[in-house]
Order: sequence, then structure tokens, then C-alpha cells
Amino acid sequence: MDHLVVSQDLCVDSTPSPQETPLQYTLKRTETTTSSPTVLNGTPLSNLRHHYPCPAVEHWVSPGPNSPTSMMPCQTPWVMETSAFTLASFHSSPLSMSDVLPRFFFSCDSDWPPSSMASDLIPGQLRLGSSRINESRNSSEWMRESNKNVSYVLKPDRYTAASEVFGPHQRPSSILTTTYPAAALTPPSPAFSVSSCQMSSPAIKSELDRIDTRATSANAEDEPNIDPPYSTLIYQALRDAPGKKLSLQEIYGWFEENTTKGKDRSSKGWQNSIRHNLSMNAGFEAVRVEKAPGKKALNYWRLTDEAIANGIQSTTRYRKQANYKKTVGSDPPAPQRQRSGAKGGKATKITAKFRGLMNQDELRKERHHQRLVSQRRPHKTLHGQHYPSPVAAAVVSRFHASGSATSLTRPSAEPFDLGSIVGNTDPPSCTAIFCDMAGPGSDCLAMETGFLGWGSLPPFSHGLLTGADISADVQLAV
DNA sequence: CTATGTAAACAAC
DNA sequence: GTTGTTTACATAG
Repeated sequence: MDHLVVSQDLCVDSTPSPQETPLQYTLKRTETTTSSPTVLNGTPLSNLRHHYPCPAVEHWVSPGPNSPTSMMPCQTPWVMETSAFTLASFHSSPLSMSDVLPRFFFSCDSDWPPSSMASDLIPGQLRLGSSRINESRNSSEWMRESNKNVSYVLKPDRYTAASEVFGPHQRPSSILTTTYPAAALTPPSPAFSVSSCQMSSPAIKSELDRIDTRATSANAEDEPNIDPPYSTLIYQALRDAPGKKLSLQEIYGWFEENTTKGKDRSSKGWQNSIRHNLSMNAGFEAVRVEKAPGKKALNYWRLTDEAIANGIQSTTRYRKQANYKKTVGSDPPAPQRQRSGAKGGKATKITAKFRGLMNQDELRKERHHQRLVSQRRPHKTLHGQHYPSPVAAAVVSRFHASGSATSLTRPSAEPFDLGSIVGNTDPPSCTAIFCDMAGPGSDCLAMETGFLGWGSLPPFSHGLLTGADISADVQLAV
């Protein structure tokens, strides 16, 4: 089984306590896919109840702390429920949520909770819902639940490995950049911490209030310019697109419909920016779909496997680096366009510098000189290889390795090493509901309790269960 | 310094 | 005119 489809529920329920300690927690996970009875470390899961620190949770993770591939395989259906466990007083205890709760990591939801959040307890209910792909257009949402004193629904988007987390109108400015504290790299601990959870309760409240306000009331009319970055928006558009691919025009359309940028009819600058981001961000790749002979080929844009697995990275990360995009093959137009871009860039500079100071002849001469210079530069793109023929769809973005004919065989190491390309040396600390799909009976959902390091990760396409695949609702009720 | 947005040149289509 | 690529520059934090 390559794909884990589960309908599951993971939650930590709180039960008001009459005593000083107001909160009790129940860790409960249910899974309803069909399978044979499951035994976890000799314990029938269907009957599992335990106290926190909950050994069962710990057993979910790999016995060896360094490899998700050795995650405890488990099958379904099963229900796992902790008995209530109690925290010290919310008001008096220095304990934070990260001190007392099991630690859940969600692949690709790596910035949840946002790094700016601290982990103090908050009264009420905090629910984390890992949104299903396509579930909603705006799948990153903080929502205050009604009828509860303080309650929030957190529906983090799954599209970030680094810093770009929030969908349109929901990205709080204070959590634009994610940092990954060293603590998140520590071995399994009983800490809940979605590792970067660092917001004190007042901070949580105010932040959530703020986000909540934005999430619910923000629109193009009253809150302009709150869109996430282009790269994030494009990511979201592609991710949510049927077939996971869109033509440029369709991307434009998506922006017009879903972003404030796209609602600016007076300028085409945003379209330029979209094209710029598509070209410059290694998370996007163009796929040429050949039509009938003589008919114009259609180009689509899609997410790379890495982007699907890890989320989109900053476009900036790529564009200042040589070889930020690589490919083993390319359709003919690309090299010329690369050169033209280079020329354009140079010409842009010159034009800007001398605009008004140079006549057209001089400008032409200067551009010619720059053209020669740029053409003397060795091309970084590999052109020697080409796709097997016939190719119905090929990646035409010069920097990308895969087309439909090759995407399944893209080597993980080369030529597309996203980590090295983007300098992603600070992996997301919130990892992972890992799934070991390596063998029979391995329909496993494992709760990781610590970041294991990229080096230990199996190839994403094989062993890392992405947020989309997980398709899970994870609820944390505190 | 980094991230982001934008303008622009340019060639191919 | 559109698309894709590239460079450059401005701005915010």
C-alpha cells in the first residue's frame, strides 16, 4: 500500500476538573480504515488505555530514534484512548502545554503552531484540524468556535516546509518567518510542542483574535495587501487545482478570484510577478502538454514533488543562487529564454541607468555588448539530455528534472536537490505523522516525538506521509 | 541581510 | 499579445 487513507481522529480532550487543576486531558485517536486487529507491542490497540506520559504514544514512534522507516507498523482499525491525565493548575503552574502533552508532528504542517506562539495553556478548546487537500480554498484557518468560552479551530495549511504557511487573508504578519528552535531537534520528549509553540496564553489569545479577525473579515475591500507571498499563493492555487496543474491563465484567474493582488485590474504587474515566481521558484515546474500535430502545445504549471512534500520555499532563496533550478531535459525554447532573460536583465539595468541619457543607437550597442557578455557565460542548464519519445507531457521549465515520463523516476539526490539548492539547512521542526509504507501490513500512522533530521528521512515519495496523504483531522482540545 | 514585490528587457511562441 | 526567463532595484523588517 502506497497511500494511506484514513479517517481518523486524534484529539486531546479536556475535562473540567472540580479541583484546583482545571484541565484534564484525554488523548484519543481513532482510525476507521479496515484492516485486521492490531496489536501494538502486544497490546490490543482496540483496548488501549493509558496514562500520560502515555507509553502508547511513545510506542508509536520508532524504537530507534533516528529513522521514521522503523516506525512501528500498525494497522487499523483501532482506537486508542488515554485515560484522563491531569495538569497542574493552569493558573499557577509554570508548566506549559509543551511540557505535558505528547508531541505531535505533522508533516508539512510544519509551522503549526506558528513559531511565534508560546505554549502556555489556554482555557477552552484548541483544536487543530489538518485540512484535507481541496477541502477548502482557504485551508489555513484560525476560527473561533462559537458557544465556547475560548475556543479555536486551527486548520493549518499543509503547504509549507519553511515559512510560508498561511493562505490568503490568513497569514499573520507576526509569523511570517518560522524558526526552528534547537529544542525541536531533541529526542523524543513528552512535550507536546508542536515544537514551535511558544506563545503565551495571552499571546495566543491576542494572536488568535487577530488572526481570527483577519480570517473572517478580511477581504479585498477592507484589508488590502494582506495576501501571502506570490509563491505561497501559487502553491495554493496549484495544490488545490484539479489535476494539480494550472495554465498560466488559470493561475491568473485563481488570483483574480482569491487574492487581492489579482483584483487589481489597473495593473498587470501582479501577472508579471506571478510569471516571475513561476520561473524563479524551484517548487514550480512547467509541463508542456503536446496537442495534436500542428496545434499549439499547452503549458501547465505544477508543483514539484519536493514542493508537494515539503511545501514551497521562498522564491528569493532560489533566485540568487546559481543552479537554483536544474533539469536534465528541456524543450528547446527554454535556453533561448534563459539567454533572453539574461539579456533583458542586463538591458534593464542599462536602460534604467541611461534612460534618457542615451540615444537608441547607443542603447542598441550597449545591449549588443551585454548580449555578448551574457552569452559568454556558460549555461548552467543541461541540454544534452532529452526525453524519451514520444512524450505527451514534458517538463519544460528548464530547471526541473521531471516530466510525466520521468517524474516517477526522478532521483532524489540529483539533479534536483532541493535542500542544497535552497539552502534548507533548517528543517522544519514540526514533523511528522510518518507512515512506513515499506512493507506488507505497514499501513502505519506513527506519531513522531522528535525531529529526526532530514538525513534520516526516507525519500518523500516513499516513506513520508504528507499532509495531503494523511488526510486527517487532528484535534487538540485543551 | 533576507524576503518580497515590481519593473523591465528579451526571445519564443 | 502572451509566455517564460532573467536581472535589477526598492522596500520592509
